[in-house]
Amino acid sequence: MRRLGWGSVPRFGRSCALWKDCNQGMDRFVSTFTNRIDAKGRVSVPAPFRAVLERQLGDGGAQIGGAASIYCYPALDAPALDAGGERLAQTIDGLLAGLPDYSDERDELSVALYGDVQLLSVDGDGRIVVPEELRRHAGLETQVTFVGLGQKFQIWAPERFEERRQRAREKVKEHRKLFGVSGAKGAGGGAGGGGPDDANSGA
Amino acid sequence: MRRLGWGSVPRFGRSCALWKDCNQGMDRFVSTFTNRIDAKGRVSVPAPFRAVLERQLGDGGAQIGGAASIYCYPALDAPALDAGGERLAQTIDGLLAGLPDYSDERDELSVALYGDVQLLSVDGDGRIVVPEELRRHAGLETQVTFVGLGQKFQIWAPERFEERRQRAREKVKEHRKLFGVSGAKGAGGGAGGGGPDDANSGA
DNA sequence: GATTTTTCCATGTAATCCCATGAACACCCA
DNA sequence: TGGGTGTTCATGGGATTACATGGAAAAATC
Repeated sequence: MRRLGWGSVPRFGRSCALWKDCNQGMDRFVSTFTNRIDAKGRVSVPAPFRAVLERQLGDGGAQIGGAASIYCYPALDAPALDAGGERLAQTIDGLLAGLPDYSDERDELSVALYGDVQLLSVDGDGRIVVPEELRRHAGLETQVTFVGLGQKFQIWAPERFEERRQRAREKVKEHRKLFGVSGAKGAGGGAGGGGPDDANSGA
Repeated sequence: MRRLGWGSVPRFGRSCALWKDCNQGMDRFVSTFTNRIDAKGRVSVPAPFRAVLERQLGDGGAQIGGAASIYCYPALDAPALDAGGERLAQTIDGLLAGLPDYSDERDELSVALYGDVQLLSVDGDGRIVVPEELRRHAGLETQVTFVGLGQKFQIWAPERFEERRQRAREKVKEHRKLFGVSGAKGAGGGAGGGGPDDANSGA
């Protein structure tokens, strides 16, 4: 098997006795990281994200020989990129599977769902190269912000993300008033889920 | 076995013992590439697509002696070509298999589905030659765009594809509302489930 | 024998690998 | 508690390879 970065899941200590348990919890993209984009267009994928990607490869049952890749495409309604691992791709498969083979409709959706997707391979040092077209869509220059959203994550230009984050926070406040603090909707609530919400979903 | 391009599946490593399993995950045509068509009518098939094609050869169980070939036929409702590997052929077989042998319906459908199919062989450098008739149907001149659609891919004249892409994106936006945040469709995704866009859906 | 088709070789650019560096952090032991 | 000591990991740069593309040699077709 090819190494991805510096070995698997280094940071969260395999020393953890309850690995199996926490493992499950960590199978999502969480928190935000900002990294530099170098002259060649390379960016380090945050180590925790890489860990999740690796895990996804494994969890179909088979850990594969290939390196992890990232499925990445322009977000439909934001100057950002959506990205994820095998899981995300399988989700797309799932959406299309609902439509009959050879239907016109399916072809059309496929174009947008698969045609816009780029498969970015993560190199031995844990970096990807964001292609020009995607970079333009998100307005990426010298820095990029990785935003964990659970099943997937987004890639933003830091400034734009900051803006967005502000707006989102306000939205959340409004909603609080409407829903009341109980916020029954927020199933994920407590431990794991919380974070990402304030950043985006509210919008 | 004949080489296809620069050695077989170099990048995704075939060393994997559990090849069959992981195979499933990465076995899709994804993203779009535009290549030049030269004076003799040759075009390079994008390397990632070639990798998928090769993989398909292996996974029917029967590894064929020959090089990878591409099944290619005019798209029914667009100025483009549909193309794919073994998998695509099997899918067509599957459709026909639903109909009783020797039925008129089956004969007719066979003609419609197989009649216009051309088997394009990929040369040692990873190129194909698109026959005149197909080139005309798609209006191919000096450049061609390969569009991954998961199971198969399409070949377009770049300008025409750009149009289609716009349309497709809008379609997706509409549909997204249908797929909804619930993403109940039960796609691959476990826990969080959500469609590709659950997170920023509101935006 | 002439024209078309296929194989082989050559090339430049862009992507990928590999190694080095240095900062931040966790751990150990006094 | 505080100063080593070892890791983790983001980042930079040079060397190598992958790969699209153009053209010539070799087959094949007529």
